[in-house]
Amino acid sequence: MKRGLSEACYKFFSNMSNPTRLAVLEKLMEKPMSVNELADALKQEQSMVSHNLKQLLECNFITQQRRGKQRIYSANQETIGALLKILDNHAQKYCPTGGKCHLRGD
Amino acid sequence: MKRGLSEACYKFFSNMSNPTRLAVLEKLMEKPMSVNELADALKQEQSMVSHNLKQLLECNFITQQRRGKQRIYSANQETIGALLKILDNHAQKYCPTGGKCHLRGD
DNA sequence: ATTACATATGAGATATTATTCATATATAAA
DNA sequence: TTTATATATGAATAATATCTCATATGTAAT
Repeated sequence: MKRGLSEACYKFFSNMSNPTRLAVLEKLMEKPMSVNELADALKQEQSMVSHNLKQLLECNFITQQRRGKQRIYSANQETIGALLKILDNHAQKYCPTGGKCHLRGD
Repeated sequence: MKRGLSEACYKFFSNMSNPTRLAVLEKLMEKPMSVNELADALKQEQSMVSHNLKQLLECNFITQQRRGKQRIYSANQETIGALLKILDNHAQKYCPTGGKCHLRGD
């Protein structure tokens, strides 16, 4: 089902709704990293990390810059930071521990 | 791949990353509605709307209240409103028309 | 120009998620 | 207490997204 604003939002949120990409973003919020650094840190295959970086890049959740042979990726602090803030606020207010909501890592 | 904060965020974002649920939220941001009103408005099957309402409810993106035989659903204006604001800001700044990003409904 | 290293990418296999259909439950009215 | 209406739910199917593997590309050093 695709239409209107919903369709417009869909790419945004679906890009965020993947554990690998979220883990990548989490790392990149700390500091910029290369593909292999990310792959090592997350214990994931380089190709998988690359695939997911590409998607994050398409929505400009991250940016890229070259350093020698490497590509250094950085998080879009503005957007990602704001999202995490909302998520945190929502979880605190609306997702008490023990409920059906698994937001808080239970 | 599931872990830490990433896992905590995952349910939040994956719940939002579905065209039907986004369409439902869009409608509910305008005004509270019953299941059949939503189904009519979105031209979707009642059972499908119900399934998706259930998921939105699990993350408290919406609330429920009974009115006779009906169940009236309302959006969590605080969280959903904040998310849409960020999305809008992000799209304006980082997703110029014509790029690879399809956020703005192109 | 050959080699090594870092990253990207395509395509198939797999996993996840959504949708549909049939049916159950719950409320209220007759 | 039967019937009608509103909604929920389980299970099978369909659609979509992810991951893996093989390999390509791009950069720099020798």
